[in-house]
Amino acid sequence: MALRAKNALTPQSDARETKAEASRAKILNVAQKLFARRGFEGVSIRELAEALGMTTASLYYHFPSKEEIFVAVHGRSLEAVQREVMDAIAGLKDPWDRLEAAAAAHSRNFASPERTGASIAAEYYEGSLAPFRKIMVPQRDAYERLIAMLVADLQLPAGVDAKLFRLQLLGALNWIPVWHRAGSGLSAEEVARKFVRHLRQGLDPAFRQAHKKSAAARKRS
Amino acid sequence: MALRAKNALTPQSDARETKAEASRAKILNVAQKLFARRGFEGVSIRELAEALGMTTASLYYHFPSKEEIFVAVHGRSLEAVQREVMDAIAGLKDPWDRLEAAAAAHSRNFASPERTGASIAAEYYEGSLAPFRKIMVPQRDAYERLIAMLVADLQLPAGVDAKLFRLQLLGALNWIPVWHRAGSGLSAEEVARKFVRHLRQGLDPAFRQAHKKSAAARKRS
DNA sequence: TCGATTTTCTAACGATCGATCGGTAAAAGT
DNA sequence: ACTTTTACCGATCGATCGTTAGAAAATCGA
Repeated sequence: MALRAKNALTPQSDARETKAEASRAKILNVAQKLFARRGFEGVSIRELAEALGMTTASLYYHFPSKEEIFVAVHGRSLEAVQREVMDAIAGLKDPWDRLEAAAAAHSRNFASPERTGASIAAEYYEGSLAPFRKIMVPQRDAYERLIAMLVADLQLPAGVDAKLFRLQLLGALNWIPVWHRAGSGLSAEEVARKFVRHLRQGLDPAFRQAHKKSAAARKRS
Repeated sequence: MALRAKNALTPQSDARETKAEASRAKILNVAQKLFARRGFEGVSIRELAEALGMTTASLYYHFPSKEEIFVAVHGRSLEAVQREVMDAIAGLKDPWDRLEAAAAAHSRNFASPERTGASIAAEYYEGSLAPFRKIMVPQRDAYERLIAMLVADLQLPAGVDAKLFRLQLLGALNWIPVWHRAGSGLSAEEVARKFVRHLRQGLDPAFRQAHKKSAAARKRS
């Protein structure tokens, strides 16, 4: 019945329960790709099962419902992008450079058809997913706090609301998969960097000065 | 059978065919609201028919398919926003003021749950709507050209791609309905204006100067 | 008021939806 | 060697999907 109900200190230690977890991961990988392309309601579980080379009944061995698959994809995607953003900003000191690197990592995760894409927006839809918003919103909040922290470090000029600034940037980034096609012109990451720079030129008082006197003296802690 | 197959110079001149057109308009109004909230695949024609107080068969008297209803909503919405944008910029001379007014009109049309909302994005989905993209894309192109014209008038600094700038702004605007809720804080139009101003402060060289010496001397042709 | 046309209805079609049933072969546990 | 658990499958459930045929009702010119 339940997939994980055994005692924590079971004798057979290590390589156990790998089969089910491998299947689960494979399901999530394929589901992520399909949901990103056609949305939650645009993908049937038969379609997903066929893409996986299994039957729908097998899917329901690993997940109790279609919605739970989506929630798992949603959570895994947000954990991945959070990890990649933290890696991307690790070595950088300047807050605008950190935001730019974060934006690039964000787009690398969400703007590709291989990745989550539009599914991150689907949580706002009404319908059968609505009861799961109380699971998905906290999943997203942790990532949102990370971005909000990066924005807070910018020391935006008075009169510019940090929340509005964040929503403007993330909106522009999240819309990239709608129009961007791989191979034509700039990559999604490059686009994301340009978006940050467009805003930076306006909202960072120091940037304009530094950029006007070429670009030499930039090396502080 | 066909709704409009009669000769152009029919005797009974004026107030004819009003009934069918009124039903058509009513269908499109309600469909627009539902599609905006739940997307194309999230709305069933039974749901739409019930919201209209009619049966599904009556729907099929006025439209040949669900997809055609969506295409009609799509086209009508884009015509409406194009008209409102043109009205909004009519009296304005400064190109950044014109863009700001256009952004406000854009958001008024797309950011409300009463209006089109997310449906404008659904055209990019695969699925049963895909064959209709060759109808919807030209519908959208006319509006896109209007915005592109407004952006071209900005005389953006070298190194800033006009197309990328447009996509950044429209992305941020189109994402507003995802997070914005009526009644809480700023209206969607006010948010749109702030977004333009965030970008303006960076990309319009004259703006910073004019804003630094308070805001008095702004009245040219 | 009659006959024709326009509009809406009842009833149902086949297809597909998410989900569940009982069963089974192989592996793990004892 | 025997039992239990794991991981999957074939078959099918009731519900709902978009759509349609044909009859009833509403509307209208005459």
